Amino acid sequence: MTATSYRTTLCGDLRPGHVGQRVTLGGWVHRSRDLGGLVFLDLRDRAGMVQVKVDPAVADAATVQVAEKVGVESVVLVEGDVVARPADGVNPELATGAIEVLARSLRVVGPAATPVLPVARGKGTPLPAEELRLRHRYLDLRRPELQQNLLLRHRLLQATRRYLSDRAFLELETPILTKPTPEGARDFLVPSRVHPGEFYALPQSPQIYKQLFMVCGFDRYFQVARCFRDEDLRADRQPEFTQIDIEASFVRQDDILALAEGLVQHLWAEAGIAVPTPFRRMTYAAAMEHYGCDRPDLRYGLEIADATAAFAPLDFGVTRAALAAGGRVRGIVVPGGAAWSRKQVDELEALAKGAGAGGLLRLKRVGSEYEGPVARFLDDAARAALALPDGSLWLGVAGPDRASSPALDRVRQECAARLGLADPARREFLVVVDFPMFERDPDTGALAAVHHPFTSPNPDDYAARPDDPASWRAVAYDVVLNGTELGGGSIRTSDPAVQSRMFALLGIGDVAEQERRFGFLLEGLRAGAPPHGGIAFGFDRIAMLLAGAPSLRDVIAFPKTTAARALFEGAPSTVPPEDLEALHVRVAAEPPGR
RNA sequence: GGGGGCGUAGCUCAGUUUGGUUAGAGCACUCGACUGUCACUCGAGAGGUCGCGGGUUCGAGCCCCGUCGCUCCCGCCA
Repeated sequence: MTATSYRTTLCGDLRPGHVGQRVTLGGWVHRSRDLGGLVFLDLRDRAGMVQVKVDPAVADAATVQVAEKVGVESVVLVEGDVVARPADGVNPELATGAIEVLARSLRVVGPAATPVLPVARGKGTPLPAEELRLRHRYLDLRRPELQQNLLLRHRLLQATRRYLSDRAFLELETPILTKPTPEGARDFLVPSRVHPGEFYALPQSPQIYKQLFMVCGFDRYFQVARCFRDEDLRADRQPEFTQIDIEASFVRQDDILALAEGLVQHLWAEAGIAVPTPFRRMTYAAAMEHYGCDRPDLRYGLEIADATAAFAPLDFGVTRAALAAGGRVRGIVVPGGAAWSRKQVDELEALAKGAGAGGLLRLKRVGSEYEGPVARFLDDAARAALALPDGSLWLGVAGPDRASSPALDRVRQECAARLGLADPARREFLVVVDFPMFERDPDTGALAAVHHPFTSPNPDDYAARPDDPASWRAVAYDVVLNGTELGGGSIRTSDPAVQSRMFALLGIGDVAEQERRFGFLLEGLRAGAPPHGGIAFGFDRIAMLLAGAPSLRDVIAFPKTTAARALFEGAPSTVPPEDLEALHVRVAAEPPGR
């Protein structure tokens, strides 16, 4: 299937079964070993590598001369015979290691300049600096590791399409040039030439379009959607990224979650990993209570427990003040933590403070002794209530949950890292449900959507407490693996009146303003909308996890740096003044001279 | 926007602590030798804007100030 008029076989596909065949190969010279008569070339293509042997007894003089001179990374065509290697010449590290190709002729069709980065690296040799790898991406992507990553990415994409298409989902496309959205991340803007002063935005997600597909009656939609957000980058965040975007009609939460679990199972299976379903479910409230975050890593315990009852009666200023202010005392028990030094625990306190806690309460139990600043305040009842095992360390935060949860989350994660509790081979999938509908801006008190403005509030909450939106749960859910969010979604508001109220709660009370910004959605909902909902998965992140790659950049062919530059192509770049003029754009700040 | 780390040969790094002769090593590269290597081996050679700019000093890879790039993190990312 990969045979062409140039070649018969891929290098990496050759096996002992090919012995005796005359083959023609095309590939890149990975390495060469000139023994001064015999020349060995490792020839590489996307399937792998095979050893080519050039023997003056078989090949003509010209071929021998070419073999001696050809530089690494040059593209050559080899015609020769597949032969078994001598018993003591087998290379067990190579899939093709039992055979080699005895060359009859060798031709360089794409001579390579000396590569500025090595493609063939010795074992244990460090990678070149990432800046150079990105600048010379055409070389870096020749590395078998990155080729494997992108090959896996391809397979995951195909598996996604197969899975969803088999379940009657239609792959429908949505515009890349679209309308700026007022909420969420910063938009990438594209000036309009035809309409002076007006701009398109690149989509942060195809959210409204996919809901309109439901309004149209397409019933089940998916897309491998490119999304764009103009925010600062991280190792696991690129300005342009790929989502598996899904929406379906006449569904409830459980319909979407069952589909999502099946898709995850299917994708992990494509990577050779069996994943049992359904996934564990946990409410947002329970996740925050026991783990302090909405995407807990369940590979280890160290669960947060309420210790308010133990501290309430004590004459201890720190906890007394916190409780009087309506807060609680919560903490985790770290087995073996009593052995940690003052400095080690101080480092944990710094993390807790960084996450918003006033401080970190600490209590060690060694034998029957209790140590630490808290110890002398404890009475027998408090000791009994804490039930601290011998040799362990209790770390607590007194205060409101909004401070203690993130602080204990941070401390819990650091303790787990120190103790090596997170088994990298384990996979703890989790579905978090019942997210709050809104969160308050701590400064302004304004409501903001936790998921997005199109999410349906929990119907019971909406009916029971119509005037207390801050207490509403949303019909929104996340899929989490080992503390990483894989995807999230919600059931949407399909009632235009409810949607309009949501906008009002989010500060867009003016009906005309609503129509201007979201008219195309509201009109659609008024035209007869089925109940609908969906989910979106971060595809790059999934590919990264399944490839075992440390960075998103290792599963994206041409990624951006953390400064949002494309080093290979050289984007972004300045443009000629006449181009700007045509777009009716004037640049206020000239870029630094380069 | 803020903080940490890094920047010396094509690549990976040492040298910076304590400023002082001609800035080193491995790999890659060039030339030569070698018929079973597979990170071949051996010999010889070439290769430097010490990121960039300024300052201190008799003298700066090394000290100071600024700046650029990469990276990790905080803010940000509905």
